[in-house]
Amino acid sequence: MLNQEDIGFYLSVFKELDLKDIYRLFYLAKTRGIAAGEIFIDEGDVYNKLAYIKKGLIRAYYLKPNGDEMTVLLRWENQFIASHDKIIYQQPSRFIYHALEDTVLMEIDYDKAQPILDSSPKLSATRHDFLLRMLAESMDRVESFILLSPEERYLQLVHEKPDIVNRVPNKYLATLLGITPVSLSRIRKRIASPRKH
Amino acid sequence: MLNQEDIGFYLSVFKELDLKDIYRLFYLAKTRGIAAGEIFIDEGDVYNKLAYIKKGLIRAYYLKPNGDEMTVLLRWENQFIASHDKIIYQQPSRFIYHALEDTVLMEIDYDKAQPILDSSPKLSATRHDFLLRMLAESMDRVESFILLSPEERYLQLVHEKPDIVNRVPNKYLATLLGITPVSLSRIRKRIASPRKH
DNA sequence: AGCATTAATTATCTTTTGTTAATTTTTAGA
DNA sequence: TCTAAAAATTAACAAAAGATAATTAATGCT
Repeated sequence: MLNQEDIGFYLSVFKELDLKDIYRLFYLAKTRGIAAGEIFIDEGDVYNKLAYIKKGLIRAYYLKPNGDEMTVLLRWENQFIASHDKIIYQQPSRFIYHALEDTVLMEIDYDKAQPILDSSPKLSATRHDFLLRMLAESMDRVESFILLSPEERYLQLVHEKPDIVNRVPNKYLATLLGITPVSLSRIRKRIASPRKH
Repeated sequence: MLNQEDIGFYLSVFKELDLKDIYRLFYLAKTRGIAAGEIFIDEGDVYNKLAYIKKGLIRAYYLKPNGDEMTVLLRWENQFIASHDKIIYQQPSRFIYHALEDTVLMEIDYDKAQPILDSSPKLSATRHDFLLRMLAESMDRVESFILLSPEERYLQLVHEKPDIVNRVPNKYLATLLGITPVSLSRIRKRIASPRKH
């Protein structure tokens, strides 16, 4: 279930945790590969797992009745991912999660992870930290919508996650920023142009 | 510190908790009144408390260099409030929190609440639930910026929180929705008009 | 490497929003 | 209740964004 290489890997990522705790948590985890373009969680799925992305990139999007896709979030290596609707509302997913690149993740049943997380103060604290980090990320995003213009939001994304900007097609980034691909293209032109801003 | 009335009140709000736990948590709490218009947390403050709003309404806003105020969040009775920058980033507040109505809150030092929250599984679980709820709220808001137009965002707010819409001046609601007061006024007119769609 | 597909950009036009300022309405205090 | 101050609305114009379609560029596959 868990080999030498994996253990070393998790130790490096979760520095503050005991080997024992890591082992207990990842013992039940299973590795799963998803080819670029394939679906990880489909609309309507009740995905009851917690996944850790070892490699690759996942995009969640909402499919509007008219066929338009609105990117809701992106996750990549060294991040956890789960069905938001399941974790937060105990509901089937309204979103489709698919791999934008060949992706490898470790999956653990949430029902199995829960008691383990509860049993160790360190793991509980880590879970708490993760929740806080997710909250921080989400609130930062709310702030960016309130305080920044679409152009400033794009510049912020380029500044903070240049790697992601390169790996994700602009049409997906656009809806993530709350604008259309056409508008993003104009913003990019505006920025690139040496003229007045 | 804690009278009969208070105990009954907390029991009614935190139904799932033991009286013992409630008592331990609120024993150190102090009641504080804030008159309408007064500041609760000022920019730069390192507010190290957790407050429970018994009555009233608090607005947090960012003061732009040019003097513009951008509403970041609203909190009202039966909700917890704290300095987001402190809780999440251990930093002084970038925002100003002030009372829009005469407000009464119970404050507890975060340093004192922390060990109490850690000591009881039920309280820890409750804290976890609160964090989850905050996360849900924040992510819903992100979604609303991505999936909805300003007009739809306003309609959603009216639908989900008609009470709050009535209690908060439109100029504050506007920036909360990521638009200007003038634009909100036009949206309201559009909605009110008996014309097309 | 060539070709079919998809993404990105550009163009055109419409709608919406931002900005500033004037005007009307509402609110709150004396 | 009256009045000064604040909020909301309206107006006028500029800037930006949405929608649709055409064109160009990039990509992916055999």
